[in-house]
Formats: sequence, C-alpha cells, structure tokens
Amino acid sequence: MTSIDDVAREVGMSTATVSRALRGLPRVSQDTRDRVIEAARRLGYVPSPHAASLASGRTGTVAIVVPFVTRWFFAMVVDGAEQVLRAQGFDVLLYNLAGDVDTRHRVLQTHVLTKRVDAILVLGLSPTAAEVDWLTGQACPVVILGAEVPQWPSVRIDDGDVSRTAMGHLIGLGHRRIAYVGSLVDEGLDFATPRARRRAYREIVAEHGLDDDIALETDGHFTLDGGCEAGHALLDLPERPTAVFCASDEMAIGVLRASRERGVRVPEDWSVIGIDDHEMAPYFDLTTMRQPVSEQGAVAGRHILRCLGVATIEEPEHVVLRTELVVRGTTAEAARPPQPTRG
Amino acid sequence: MTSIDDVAREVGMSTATVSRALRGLPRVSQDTRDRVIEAARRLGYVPSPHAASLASGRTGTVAIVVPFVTRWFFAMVVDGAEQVLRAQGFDVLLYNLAGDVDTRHRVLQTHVLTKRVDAILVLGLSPTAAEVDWLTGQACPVVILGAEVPQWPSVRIDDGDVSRTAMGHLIGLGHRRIAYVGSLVDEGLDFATPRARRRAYREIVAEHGLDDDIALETDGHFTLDGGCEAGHALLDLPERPTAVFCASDEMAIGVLRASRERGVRVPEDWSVIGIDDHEMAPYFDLTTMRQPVSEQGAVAGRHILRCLGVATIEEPEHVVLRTELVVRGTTAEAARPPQPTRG
DNA sequence: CTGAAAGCGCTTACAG
DNA sequence: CTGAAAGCGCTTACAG
Repeated sequence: MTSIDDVAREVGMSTATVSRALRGLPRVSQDTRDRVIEAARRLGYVPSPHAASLASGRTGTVAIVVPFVTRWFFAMVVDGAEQVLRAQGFDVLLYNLAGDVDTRHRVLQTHVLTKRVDAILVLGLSPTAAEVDWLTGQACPVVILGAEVPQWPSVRIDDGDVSRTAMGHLIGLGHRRIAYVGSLVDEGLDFATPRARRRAYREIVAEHGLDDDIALETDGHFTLDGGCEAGHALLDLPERPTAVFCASDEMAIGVLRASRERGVRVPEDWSVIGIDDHEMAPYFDLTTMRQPVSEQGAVAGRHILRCLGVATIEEPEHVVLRTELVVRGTTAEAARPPQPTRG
Repeated sequence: MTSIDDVAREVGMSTATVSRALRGLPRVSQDTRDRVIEAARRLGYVPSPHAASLASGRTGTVAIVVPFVTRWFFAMVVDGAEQVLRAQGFDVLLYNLAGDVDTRHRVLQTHVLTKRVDAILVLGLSPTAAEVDWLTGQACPVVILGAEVPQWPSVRIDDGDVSRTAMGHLIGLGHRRIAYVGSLVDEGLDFATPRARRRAYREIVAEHGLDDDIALETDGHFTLDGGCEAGHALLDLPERPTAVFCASDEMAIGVLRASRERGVRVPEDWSVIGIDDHEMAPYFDLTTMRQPVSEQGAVAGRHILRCLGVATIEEPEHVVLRTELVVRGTTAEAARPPQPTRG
C-alpha cells in the first residue's frame, strides 16, 4: 500500500505539503499541487481514512440506525438519507437492528458509535431519557426521524394529524364502528409511530362517540401477514366493523387479502384505509394517507450536514412534513344497517 | 474521551496489558484481567476503532455494494448478509449506488474501499475484467452475489435454469406466443441477472420454435411502473401474446395492473409469471419462480467470514441455490385460438 | 504474565 | 508557500 510518505518522497516535499495539496487546502503553490496530484495518481495513492480519522478526529462517516431495512418505508428513508450524505462525501455505516432489542441497546447505550462516526441518524425509534442524556453529552450529533426529542433535530409527520384525517374520512362516510390495525405490544424497541397512531385512534373514537370495543383494536405487527391475520380476527367478530383503519399500508394490504379470502367485498362490505402511500398502494387501489418518505430521509440527511457544519442549510430544528389523503377504491359509504325484512 | 492510557494509569499497568486484557487475549492473569475490565467499565472506556485499525491493519468492517437498497430483493439480501456479519462483530458500510454509474466506478475502481474495509460484498453487479484484476491484487477479499467470477467466492441462482423452468411451465400450458418483460438496456451498471435471463428466454424461444417477434421483448426496468408500461405496450400489439414471462415479480405485478386497466383477464386472456416469490406475490396470486433471497445474503456473509478466517465454514466457493416453481393463479392453459365463427 | 518501544498513516499547529 | 515535529490511540513483536 503506498502511503503519503511515498508520495512525499516522490515529489521531494514534506508529507504536510502533500496532505494539504491533496485535500485542496489553500497555501499551496499551483505548481506543487499539480506535481503532488500527478505523483499520487501515478503511484495509485489512496489516503487511509483511519489514519486521517485518528489525526483529525473526524471520521467522514455517519451511522444510520434502522429497526428493519427490509421494510419499504425504512429502505426508502435510508436511500434518501444516504444519497444526501454520499453527495457530501460521507460514508454510511448501517446498523440494522432487525427488530433485535439487544442490538438496540448495544448501539444506543454504549459509546461505540460515538467514537466511530461523526453523527448518528436514528430511524423510527424513540430514545429513552437516559439514552438522550447519554448521547447528548457525547458531542456526537444525533438526528431523529419519526419521533421528536427536544434536544435533537428531527423530522417526522404528525401522527395524530394523520390518524385524525384518516378517521375523519371514514367518519364522513358514515362509519361508526371502525377497527384499528396497528401494533399493540412494543417488544422493547420503543417505536414512536405505532404508539402515537393508536393513541390518536382512541381519542377520536372517544371524541366522536364511535363504537368503543376493545376487540376492535388488533395487532398487525406492521407486516403484510400480520395485517392479514388481524383482518381475519376482525371478520371473526360477532359484530363486524364497517371500516378498518390500518396504521400502515402493508397491514391494510393484509386486510384486503383477508377480505378476499373470506369473500368480503371492499368497499361494499367494509372500507379499508392505510397510511404511507406505499409503492404498492395504487396496485391495490388502496385509499391511504400519503406521507413523503424519501423526502424525510433527505431532510434527516440535511440535518446531519448542518450539525456537522458541512452545509449552511436553513431549516427548522424540528421539521414536520405534510401528509395528504389519497382517496382510491377501498373506502366508501357505510352500508345501511340491515333493515328488518319487512316494513 | 477516555483512552486506553487512562485505563492503564488507573490500574497501574501498561497499555499493552490493558489492550490484551480487554480483547480477551491469553497470557493475562485472571486478576489483572478482572481489574482492567472493571476499571474500563468504571471509566466508561470504549476503544477507538480507528486507532485499532491503524495499528492492526484490520478494520472490523465490511462494505456492501448494492445497486438499489429500495428494491425488495436487495433490501432482503442486505438484511441477510448484515445479520451474519453483525453476529461476528463486523460493521457494515453501505454503498448504495442508487443506480448511479459514477458511484459504481468510484467504489469499484479506486482503492477507496480496500483501505477502509476488510472485505467487500458486491450485489447484483458484474465486475469488469479490469475491476477484477484491480481488486484481486488488493488482498481485500471480494464476494459476489448474483453473478459469478472465477476468482471470487460467489452465491447466486442459475438464471438460465430459472428461465427454462418458467418458460417450460408456460409452454406446457400450450403457450406459443410468449412475451418477455425484463431490462433491455444496461445503463452502464453491468447487471448480470437481466442479461442472463433474457439470453435464456431467447434460447428457449429458438429451441422450441416459439413465436419469435422482437416486439415481444419489452423493457420493464425491473420496477412496478416499468412492468405496467411494458404490459400496456404488449396489449397494444396487433397480435397479443398469450403469456408473459417477467424477469421479476415486481414487473409481473405491473403487468397484472396493466391487464386490469385494460380489462384483460388473468389467466383467461393471458398468463403471467414472474421470478422471486416477492413477499407480495401471494397477495396477487402470482405464479412465480421462488428463489431464496435472505439466504443468498447469509451465504454471502459466510463467504466473507471464511475469507477473513473468522469462521471455519465448509461451503463451496461458488454456491448456486435452488429455485422452485410456485404455481398460483396467474397462469393457465392457453386459450384455443379463436375458431372461425361457423363450422 | 507484563512492559518498553516502535509504528500504523495521517493532520495540525507552529515556525519560518 | 513549505517543513519539522508532535500527536491521534491503539497493537505488536520483542524482551524479560
């Protein structure tokens, strides 16, 4: 491996000069710079990032902590953030928790990350107060996506608002018995989103005096198959709901499948609405709440750049992106309650 | 930041001893080890990975080069590989090309990666001979997924075989006019898979004397919307195919949508088959060729561990995983050619 | 079992 | 504009 010393020797200069020339720093004569660059190219010299990190204290690397890379939403967000970061020359270390609580603790509670990267982007998780204190003392900026912590820049949508609009759409169509498919148990990962959406659902049920039945709240685990199972469970209910509000499109698609498997027509027999506007949503003609996904990743990436002083970006510390109701074919007016057979 | 020297001072030992004690190396007395570990914990000491890399020459990091993280297949593969690697304590640097050719060159043709990581995992791309030579000389192991290069360990499925089985299924159902939806232009990324599948399609068309019409080969860009457009293009043909062989499930799902939009019934009016067994495939009742996805990532991860001497794993250098025809509802016997109106 | 010392390959004030 | 020197925080033979 050719080192900076080899290049310095080649051009008869000090390593300091070579270092400055190669990094484009000022106070190097054009002639020297040219010769250094040429020699570096000829020798096939590539700087060692680890040596540079050690000497400078900067790593040029950002960690992205993601609960599940395989979920469409997170993959899109990672993509959005990664491109913003890569464009400024940062590398991305991926910490995929894959739903594992131990990994979460290892990543968020030890300082491992803070010595390895310049900044940390946390997706979907809600750090505990202890974790926040811990990390805040580390001079390693943290940006959070999908939740809000006062101390750190964040980007998210308003989950309460989203739920209100979705539920409002169903209520406006005359539905009074609306089921919820979300996530009921947290499994220690501290997801912010499912909690917020479920709370909003409950509030709205109470505010509007809708059917308040604990059996209407089901767990779809934020997966396709989980949604399908939840759908079946709802169809097994003695008194079926006339609409289903799903906290993600993937679960909504699962509910659509359950409906088909049971011969239940959508939207004639019941309405289904999701959240995300997943790339598959139009393929199922699914009514949903659209949220900007890749864009949230990009905002998070810019937050990081700003914290690192790389770019002067004018953006509020806490960004809340807009969502939008997209009405397609899976929601319709509530069927009239069955009339007595003869008047 | 507390350093190894702080810990050494705390226990009144040399940094060498602290280093050995903390890394679990032999030739440290149990008592010393205990005291070192205790002191490290008390001081909140975390080793600097960059300093360790510089001194040892090992980085504890593996690069994963992926064409598109947002595509289901690649997200699953990254997940599979990442978990195997993480279990052995490796970090993962994600190089998401996001379809960008320049990034591909930067990553594969400069040595940037070879000084930064212990090994490289390349997904889906087919390195050029020059890139192979270049990287092979670097003593940085490379593992490849979805293609095969003699010099490097690899894992893939047999794309020719997959295409043969899929086409054989359609031919067995009496189809003689079969369209292909894949990727016709490469855009410089050098994808191995689309090329292999298309070649196989052509060979089979020739071998079986099927309708050989250049208009039957369409470009679906390996995306949902691309598949949908390709489907429309095929439906615009004066003489429609009776079956469509799609090189991915996502494109097949696009074709299903086009069919619905045009009132074309599947499988009555034409059959559709894909490749992958995407998580959404059962939700569309899509007939497809199943391939192990996460498992390919895991095998690739194990290849890397073996190259790095971390684990003694008995596995061939070139692993070819099995695929399987999954017959669902989108394929059926070819409709009889329309009979003259009266006999 | 433990320590002193060199070295990994850069960057960064500090001088000039 | 350029250089000498210290230092970043570890690991690794080499001794003992």
